[in-house]
Amino acid sequence: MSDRRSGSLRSRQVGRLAPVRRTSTVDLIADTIRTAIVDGALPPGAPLGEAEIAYQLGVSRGPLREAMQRLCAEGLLVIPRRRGMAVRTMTAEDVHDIHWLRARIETELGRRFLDRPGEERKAILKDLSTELKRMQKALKADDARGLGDAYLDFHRVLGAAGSSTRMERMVRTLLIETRLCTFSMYEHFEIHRDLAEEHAAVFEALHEGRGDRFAELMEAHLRQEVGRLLAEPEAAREDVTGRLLAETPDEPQPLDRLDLPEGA
Amino acid sequence: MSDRRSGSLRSRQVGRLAPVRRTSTVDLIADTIRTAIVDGALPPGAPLGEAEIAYQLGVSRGPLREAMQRLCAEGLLVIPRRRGMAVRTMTAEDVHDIHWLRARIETELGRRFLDRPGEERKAILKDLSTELKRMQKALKADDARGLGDAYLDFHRVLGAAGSSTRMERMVRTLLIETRLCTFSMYEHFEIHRDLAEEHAAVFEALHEGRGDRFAELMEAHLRQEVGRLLAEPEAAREDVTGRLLAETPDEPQPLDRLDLPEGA
DNA sequence: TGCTGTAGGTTTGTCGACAATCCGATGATT
DNA sequence: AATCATCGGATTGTCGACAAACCTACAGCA
Repeated sequence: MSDRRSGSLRSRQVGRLAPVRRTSTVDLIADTIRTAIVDGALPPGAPLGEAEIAYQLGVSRGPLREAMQRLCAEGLLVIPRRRGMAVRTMTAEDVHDIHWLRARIETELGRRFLDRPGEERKAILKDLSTELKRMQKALKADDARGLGDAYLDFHRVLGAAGSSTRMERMVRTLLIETRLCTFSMYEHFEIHRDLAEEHAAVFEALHEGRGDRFAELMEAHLRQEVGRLLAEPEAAREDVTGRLLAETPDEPQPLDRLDLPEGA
Repeated sequence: MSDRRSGSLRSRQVGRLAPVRRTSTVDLIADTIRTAIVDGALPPGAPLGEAEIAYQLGVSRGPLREAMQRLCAEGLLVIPRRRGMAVRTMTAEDVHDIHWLRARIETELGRRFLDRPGEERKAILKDLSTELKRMQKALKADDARGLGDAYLDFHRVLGAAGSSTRMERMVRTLLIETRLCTFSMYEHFEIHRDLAEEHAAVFEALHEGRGDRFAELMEAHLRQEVGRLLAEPEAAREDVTGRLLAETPDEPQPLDRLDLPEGA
């Protein structure tokens, strides 16, 4: 009915080819900015002049603005009217909200993970243990950045383990927001030695197939995380976002201003 | 430190005024399209010519495209490269995913609701009962549309009851996606007489403060919902989205090039 | 001294136009 | 008869430009 491929064409199909992956400019820009945020190249509150960024990325303002709208919908940017865009600055309240939500979601992911066939579980466990090793290695090397990145990837793998498109999307976004929390609260990366142990325990629970224990540990881990984030006296950094958003009281819109990414 | 408002100015501040809420054009457009989707004016698969829509809304293509990117990030639109935009068509898989996710989230909302002070609970219960009455009224009048709208609003109120910004946003988006499921599966609205009873029961559980019973009933309700949506033989409607996405053979990679980027 | 009003410079929001690409159909070829 | 090639129409992606709005600073006035 709505299948355009003629029968003869399909019958000749021999091997299965993956479609060519062409990505739109908007996608490219959004990915670049997203990466820059995760890397800390665009810290929270950084003002983002459109002209400047567009020039650096080698695109015009049109596609750039489109990409920004997408990041705004993801909650990573704030865009007050006629006041420029900025990377969102997370508040203590955001830290609580994000981690509470992550707890709800990630414990559920564990349950879903355990419902999957053994074959798949095995592959996922392998990926998780890879990240775990990265964490431990980074810890030994006092590599705060590497530790943080492995942390993100560990949870990202977990996010994919639930085999729910939407949930994975959510987890990915929440993780970037988590990183923004770190940047918003600390001036620099910090090493937390407990991190690796907590994840090792979580991993172990999954490995043993103990769903409730996993949920418990994950919940505890995220609670710890909140404590670590908020323990530090709030960084005395210029909170541009706060000023920009003064216009919208409680629950504003995303979008705002970034600073310098790398050239095209 | 970073407060621009001078001390004297603040000291004179008497009453706290809510900031004027001016909304940007992009917001306006996005809201309009979102509403049109909920109302069924833009059914799933409907091709959205930029020029046409921009003309109808009285704006140029620039702001329109920006708004579309935001809706795309919310998962309501599909934007394949150079092939036009279209309202997303939900599949049976989506129905399962959405409702499973809703179950996880909304049962949690019940728990959060019960943790709130009695005063607030009361106000929320009142709002819920209002929607409940709307449902019953619509049912008696055989008003399928009214029934569906009250349904959405009931759950929307619930979404706000968890006092979590992010969760509320998620619920709102998931509800629109739910509506898209209805439109994708049925040709028209259908009346489901059980709906009011199920919600009455859910409401009652909340009213009595029985969190676990609420969770049970909500879970059951959403399961029923899936059954109702998938019971109907899939509507033989022109699936434009499918055609647009034909570029990706059968099931190569999980929606990537069609940009269902992460978000909300 | 402190607040109000005006001017300048800069950035955003919006629009119109151009070129590249894609869809569909028609006609050529084996 | 089926496949390939070409063409025309239509639409998208991108860009540059203009006007309005905003921020900063400075001067005027109680």
